[in-house]
Amino acid sequence: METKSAVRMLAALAQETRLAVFRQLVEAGPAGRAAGELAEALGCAPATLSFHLKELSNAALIEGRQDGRFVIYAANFASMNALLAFMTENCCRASSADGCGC
Amino acid sequence: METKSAVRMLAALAQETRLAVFRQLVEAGPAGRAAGELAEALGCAPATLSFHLKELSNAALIEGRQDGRFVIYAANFASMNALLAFMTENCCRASSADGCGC
DNA sequence: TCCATATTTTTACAATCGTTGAAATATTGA
DNA sequence: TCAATATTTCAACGATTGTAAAAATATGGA
Repeated sequence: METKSAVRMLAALAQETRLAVFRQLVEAGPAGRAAGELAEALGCAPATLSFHLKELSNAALIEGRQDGRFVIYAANFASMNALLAFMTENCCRASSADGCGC
Repeated sequence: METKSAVRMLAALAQETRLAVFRQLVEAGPAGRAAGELAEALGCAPATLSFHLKELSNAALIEGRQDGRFVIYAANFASMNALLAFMTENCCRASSADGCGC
């Protein structure tokens, strides 16, 4: 993974509301959840949530699909795994030599 | 780890210069590197680097120690591991059931 | 002590971010 | 087609961020 992608993903997750959204979607699994449901669960205005969903989408951390008049969002587990791999690889390299548990 | 700590750490790493600093420090291992050395390596003004080092320090991702007239910074591997654990735990929970590789 | 070196703090400013009301767009059912 | 529902886009705003020059602080050596 490129550094730019990693920064974009980290920035997307580095915000309380968005991290909460992402966790909801992880919990929901591949079935995902509707935008409105998420807005209500998190107690924020639809426009606010839409903004954050777009941020997460741009970072490729989630994906939305239209389902009738709802838009269902689901976590992109492959992307999240790539990010974790990047962080383990690039931010923990000294580990084996120095007792880091990665 | 609390959500707030995780957000603070993610925000600290979600910036190109700071991610580069952290990677340098991971590479340097526990021996660390002097602030000035890092500034030169990354090509940014000392004041700018100091600002970013403080951000990383506040997030507990790095630690500085005075060594003569230098300040040596080193990565805090325990914190990084805690962050990785948090992300695996909270952002990949659906994994086992759904084929995520964590 | 005085000077040179290393780093941080202060200050200022442009750029980006997070939020939300209002308007626009899309979809379904009558 | 029209009304109702779901979501996004637009517009505006205050708040935060990233940057770096200038000043302040800290350390070691002459």
